[in-house]
Amino acid sequence: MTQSTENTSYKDIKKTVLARIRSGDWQPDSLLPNESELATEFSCTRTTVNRALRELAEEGYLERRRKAGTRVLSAPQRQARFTIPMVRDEVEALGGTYRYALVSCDQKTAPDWLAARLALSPGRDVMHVRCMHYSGNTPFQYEDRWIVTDSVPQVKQANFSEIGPNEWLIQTVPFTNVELTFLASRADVALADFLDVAEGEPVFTGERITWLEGRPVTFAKMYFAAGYRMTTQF
Amino acid sequence: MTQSTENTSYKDIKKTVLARIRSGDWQPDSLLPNESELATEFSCTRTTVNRALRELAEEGYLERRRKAGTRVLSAPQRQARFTIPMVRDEVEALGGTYRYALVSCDQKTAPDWLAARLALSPGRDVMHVRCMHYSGNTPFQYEDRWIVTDSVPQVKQANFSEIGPNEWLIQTVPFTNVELTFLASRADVALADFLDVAEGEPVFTGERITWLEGRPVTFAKMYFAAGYRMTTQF
DNA sequence: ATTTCGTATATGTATAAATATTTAAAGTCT
DNA sequence: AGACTTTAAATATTTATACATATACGAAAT
Repeated sequence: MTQSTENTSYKDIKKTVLARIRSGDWQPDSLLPNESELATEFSCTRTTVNRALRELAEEGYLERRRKAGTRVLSAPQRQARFTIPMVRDEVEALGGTYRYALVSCDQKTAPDWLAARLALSPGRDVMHVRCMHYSGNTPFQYEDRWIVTDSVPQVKQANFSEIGPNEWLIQTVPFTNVELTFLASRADVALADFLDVAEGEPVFTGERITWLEGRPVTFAKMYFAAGYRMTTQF
Repeated sequence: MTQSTENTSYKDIKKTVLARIRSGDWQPDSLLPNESELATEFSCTRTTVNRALRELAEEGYLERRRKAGTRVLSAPQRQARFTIPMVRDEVEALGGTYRYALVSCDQKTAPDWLAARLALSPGRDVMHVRCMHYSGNTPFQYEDRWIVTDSVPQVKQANFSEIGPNEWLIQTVPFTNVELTFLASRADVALADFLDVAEGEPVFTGERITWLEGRPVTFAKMYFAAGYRMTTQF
């Protein structure tokens, strides 16, 4: 029964505005009263209204243009936000015990397809790391990663037998730019063995390319075990 | 040579802070100077610093706690934001010509698995709509959707022969809450025919549950044609 | 040694009052 | 009519100030 206190916080205003939109009180495509009018209505300052509306616009409900005003979006371009956790965290969040195993780790010249993919000049050295992530003894993810040695020279001294390349990279070069892709691929013989599924089974797959200051750092393919689902609410 | 003008806008501060983080000037896990100190350094008000830091925290670079201060996240929990477009827009963005075809549309009692999934009381009526989305004449997506008639009574008058159920729903009940899941599934015979792939092929699949004010509105499975990739940058 | 409690501190939010910036729309000139 | 200019209306941002709120930390009590 906490209704006595004022409800003029920017959060309250967000709620009220959203409720009016959902109820159809403010129809899609229609113009909202301007900030000053709303400030008067809610008896707060324009600053507070501004923050509420700014965030609702950010969340994809409203469109705001100077002089034109604020209108309700007809086809709300809602954006799904997926938090991309590290494998260890994901496994532990699901109640499993994380285990890591290195499969192979070699230094070599970047194959042509990789050089093309990352826009590398030809003949550059890369570290090729393949590894497995388990939840208990159940395969969780097979990772196939290439790291550009010129971009991360320290990788030559790195030891991936205990710590995964992703965790190592996050420690070494945090704050990179990322392109992330998800797709469905099919398990070839080798992958099927690693993930303990039948050959040809569908595998939820992620591809991640990472840059630091415009320089390509790493390309990774992550193959998830059967039954993996990536979920979000918004 | 635009260096004379002040650079104390919240955007400039964001850039500066991010640069210091990336350069290692402010190490992961380390504490930033507090807002007042930064305000002094940048010769602006605390409000401006607050906005810069608040947004950087929002973007996953910083962690802020009252009294504890602001620190650089060691494993930046960056969030990928995927814009979930309507099929029509997606096809057109890829340069294709969108075409829609209704496969079937029946009213029936919600099957048990659906009632369970949506936490429906038993015996509720639903509309079952199946349809195809094409890019030109190439299959793009097969959609299998269930709409709860009690939640959207207008659906009984809806005609899905020209307009897809998703577009109709967005017009009719925008601003819903959504749970979105992606997974890899395998094409059964029927699906393989619709998508023009071999039986058993991996199919990138989306599942979407939608609520309006806590009431379940619709459950949809969306099966994407071979080669589909969902990409984002951040 | 452990728990409880108080308090100082850093962030969180709001107000009031400006200035800045964009841009829709009206006006002006060919 | 078409192109350019001005104007005014809305949002965008900043300043200065105040108060609110969570909480780390140390002091007091058990």
